[in-house]
Amino acid sequence: MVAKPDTRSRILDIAEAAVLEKGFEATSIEEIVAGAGISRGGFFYHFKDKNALARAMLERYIDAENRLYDDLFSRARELSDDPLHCMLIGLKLLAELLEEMPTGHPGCVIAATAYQDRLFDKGVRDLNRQAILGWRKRFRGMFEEIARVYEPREAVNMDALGDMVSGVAEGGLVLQRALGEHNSASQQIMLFRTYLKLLFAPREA
Amino acid sequence: MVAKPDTRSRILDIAEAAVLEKGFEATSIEEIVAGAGISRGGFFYHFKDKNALARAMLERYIDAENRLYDDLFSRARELSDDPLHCMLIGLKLLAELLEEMPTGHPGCVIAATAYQDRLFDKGVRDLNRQAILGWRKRFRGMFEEIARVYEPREAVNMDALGDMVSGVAEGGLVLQRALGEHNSASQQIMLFRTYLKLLFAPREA
DNA sequence: CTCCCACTGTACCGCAGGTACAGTTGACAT
DNA sequence: ATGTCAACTGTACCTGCGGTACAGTGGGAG
Repeated sequence: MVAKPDTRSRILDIAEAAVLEKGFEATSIEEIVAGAGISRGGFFYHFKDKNALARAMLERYIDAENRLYDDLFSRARELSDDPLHCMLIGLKLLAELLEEMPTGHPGCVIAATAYQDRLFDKGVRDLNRQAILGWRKRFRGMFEEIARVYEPREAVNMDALGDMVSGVAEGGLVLQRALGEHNSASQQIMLFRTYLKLLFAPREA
Repeated sequence: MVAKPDTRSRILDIAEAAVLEKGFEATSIEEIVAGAGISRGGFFYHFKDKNALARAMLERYIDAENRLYDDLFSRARELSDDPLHCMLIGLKLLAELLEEMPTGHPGCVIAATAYQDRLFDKGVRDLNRQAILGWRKRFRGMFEEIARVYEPREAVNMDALGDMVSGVAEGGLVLQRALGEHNSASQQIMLFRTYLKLLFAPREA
């Protein structure tokens, strides 16, 4: 109330917190406008409908996630020049980050929207798709770099391996949410990390 | 219409198909009763509210999934006595099964409900939790049996490894749904399979 | 013949999303 | 000082959905 940043992002803040806590449909426009201290008319001035809100939320979320990965792996790069070690450090940092969050990670918006996708329009679904394809490309690139130094012990599809980072994280968050535990996602990431250690282990020790 | 089985399970059939296609909230009672050829009153005669429907659907789904695992791994047992090979065969069968489905696997109800859980009552959430804990126990048992024969190359938390089967499957289904691809889940299962091969590989070849 | 299960049908309520639009307020430009 | 525009407020209204309440009905089992 004191320092009010522009209303649009205030709406997005409130909406994101509510949606991650209880789902998109369970979050009413009424409570968003109450939280943001505006009128219903004000909400529809910024977003023509709930779909537009979803799209804006997804965009913001994906940007934040991409910045997070950029930050994580650039910090890892500073600690090691070896692409495998860099990956292993980055995943460790990611796991720690997931565990540090006291209430657990809020859960990935991607999965939340994927399972309600008929509710959303094509724009929202495309955003979702592009985000996952972006992460595939990012991680596939890193794995290919690793594979040039350490020949993989088993043949793997690099696209699928790239997807596995997102997949394991998403799956871990589903477990975490359903079980009510706080560290499932970080544990799953750490298991994936041992997978990579085994997959790219040097032939002769 | 011709041969009408008992109405209750007909409602569940229609509801399950609709929910997996577009999500729980997007599925109206109206369309369920239209599909089942009954009146709204008839629906509420069988289920006091949508939560009761969700609970019944989850129970049915979890039972079916458990029977599927029982079947898959008992077939695998017939093909090999070795616990590791048995697991690898079972996962292969699972991956094939996921891929065979022409429209792709409908997606797991667990994830769908996990991300809308504020919508559901404690009974539904507990069912969800118990199902995942059941799978954890099942697979942890199998992995412990494997570990007694093949010492794991890296120390792993057996509970987390048990969870990873569910987690990789759930994550794969999220990817599949979001990407609109039909084989992401089976690919992820196959990658997990190579993980197990590497993790439990004999020390000296 | 009766009783009850499995419904049908109707009427009704509250809430949420969404539309429409008229009016207000403050900042900034001329 | 005046006009203009963006960013709202407020009200009224419509639709569809979940849910309640309950009166009535048709058919099979006893």
